[in-house]
Amino acid sequence: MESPVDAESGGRPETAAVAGVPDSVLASLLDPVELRAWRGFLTRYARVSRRLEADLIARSNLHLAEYDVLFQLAKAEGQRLRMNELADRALLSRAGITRLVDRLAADELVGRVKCDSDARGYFAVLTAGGLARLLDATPDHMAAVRHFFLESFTAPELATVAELMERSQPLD
Amino acid sequence: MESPVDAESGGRPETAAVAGVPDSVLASLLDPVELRAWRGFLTRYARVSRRLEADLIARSNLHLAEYDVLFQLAKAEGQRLRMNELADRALLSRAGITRLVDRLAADELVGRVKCDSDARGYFAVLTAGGLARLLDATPDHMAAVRHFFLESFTAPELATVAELMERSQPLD
DNA sequence: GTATAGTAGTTGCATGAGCAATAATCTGCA
DNA sequence: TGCAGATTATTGCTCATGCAACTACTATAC
Repeated sequence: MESPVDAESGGRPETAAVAGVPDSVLASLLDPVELRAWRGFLTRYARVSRRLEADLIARSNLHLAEYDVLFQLAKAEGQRLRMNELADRALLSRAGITRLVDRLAADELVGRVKCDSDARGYFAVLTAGGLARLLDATPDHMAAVRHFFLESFTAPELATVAELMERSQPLD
Repeated sequence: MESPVDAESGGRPETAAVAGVPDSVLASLLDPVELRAWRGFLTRYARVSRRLEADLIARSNLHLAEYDVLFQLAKAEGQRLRMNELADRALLSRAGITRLVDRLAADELVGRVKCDSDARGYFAVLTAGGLARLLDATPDHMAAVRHFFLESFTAPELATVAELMERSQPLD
């Protein structure tokens, strides 16, 4: 028996390891580099987001999404944004942003202001307390972002990450 | 007035836009490239994960995390893994994996088998039905991963993404 | 050999978030 | 002008998931 592998599978060694798996499925599988890129991406997100969230809650009693909303409002013209726009920028659904703003409003970190030009609309507005809370949380949180994410990369690599991650992706 | 910017703020133009923000906070802020890398990463994850999850549920009635568990089990020796190990590979907490395996077991996609060498331990084991479900879901899901993530990159870029994402990150 | 520390897995509890349905309003076209 | 269809934001519902507490068991040290 010159080649044990071939001997049992008639010259198609791959078959042995994946008996019973249809070719159509095999053909769809990711190649090693694709798999590493995809799982690396998922793994890194899972680890960094859990860690940053835990730290942010422990230090500032704020979820990542809440920090993000306060940050987006602080950057915006007049420290206010329509609910819809805020949902987009904070990467949440509309229902999600409604509830999140509910919570922040209960703590008086944001207010709700009716929109003059559209009676359906509301602005979420950053309050002084909200800004103070954001500023208080920021140095530690930025340090954590650097430590657990950005510092994995050199300066030129960081530019590469920015460019690659910002690539537009298909809508459908 | 030679320089309108300097004219109003006495030579420190940055100050005008960020009145009242302490220097310690300003100094902690991410520079533009850092911000683009970090937010690009978060944005891409949010978009791709929501889209893939929606598609996977619509087509195969499986959450991303459930697909991942089935996939990890399929790859593993004997199609079985200790709960702890499975939690790590599927990027879930221990409580999370217990509940997720509960659900998969209720659908008979996995089974639970006591561990001989450690009476505290259990294996989650892929069933024939679980494998069938995984194989059924795989071609469409892999196509979606390619379409909404991998195809944003050229082959060399993909290798870069893999390398950068797999970089180890500090534990604390 | 017994006690003490550590580990595996499960459960109670709380909660953040999405989808689908709803109400109010706006827009555009007949 | 008025009605049909889109859009804004909210709510009901459901559910996946993490933390902390707990049980059962193992390993280590004396």
